Amino acid sequence: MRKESSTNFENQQTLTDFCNASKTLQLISGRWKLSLLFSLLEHDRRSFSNFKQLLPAISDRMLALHLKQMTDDLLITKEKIEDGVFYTLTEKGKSLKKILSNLAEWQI
Amino acid sequence: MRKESSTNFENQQTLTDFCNASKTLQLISGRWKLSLLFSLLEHDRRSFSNFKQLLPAISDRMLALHLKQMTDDLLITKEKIEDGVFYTLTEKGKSLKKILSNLAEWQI
DNA sequence: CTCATTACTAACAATTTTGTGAGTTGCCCA
DNA sequence: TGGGCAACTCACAAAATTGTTAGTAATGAG
Repeated sequence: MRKESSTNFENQQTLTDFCNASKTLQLISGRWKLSLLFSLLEHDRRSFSNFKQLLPAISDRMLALHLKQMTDDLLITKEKIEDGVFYTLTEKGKSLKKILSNLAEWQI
Repeated sequence: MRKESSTNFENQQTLTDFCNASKTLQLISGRWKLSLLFSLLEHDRRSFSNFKQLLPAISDRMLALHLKQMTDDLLITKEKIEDGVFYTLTEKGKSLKKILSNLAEWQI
């Protein structure tokens, strides 16, 4: 999906190497990620279809993509339990809580 | 640049309306914005060429684009002073400081 | 006056992100 | 054993962001 030789890619690379904030920002950048994270902060455990109910406009593709990225980034884990597949925040994911609430509370 | 009728656009719209954090995130999303903001937090006043020195890899176009967006978003102001054009943080811009440091300090 | 520099803008191309529609696999229930 | 649902995946298309190259207007130095 990403081309590993392009000015675009290299610039992003350089920035995240140089600036920790950019690295952090990357983790939560993506159309639906904030909503997914907030929903997990509230509900602790969510299935694919739970998310779809919460965000009727999201496509299966985007949902799966974001979940995969966040899993790869170790923000969430996927577990198969007797009654289905569930996503949960990892400790790393939970530690974003402060940032997320700051974003939510910020005004003017 | 943005098409005002597309699922893509509408989804973004809905999310920022629904979720304040998304609105906030929008303000700081953009390849070089964090670096520009951090630089203004440190130096208070910067010119176009100051930014270019700081970020040799940025193109004139992207620099101008980000500066314009941040100006439109009222995060910065542009002032023509005797020795050139300078950009400064507004109060609104400064109030992002906490969020920015949280992003920068976040680890693991 | 001429040249260089600063602060841009415009046209266009490349890259990346997001969305669509149609499958696929595994499982449960009747 | 056939249908339905959950949780995906795939190929492709649309849209958005980012980068490249070549300008332009205003200012100041020589």
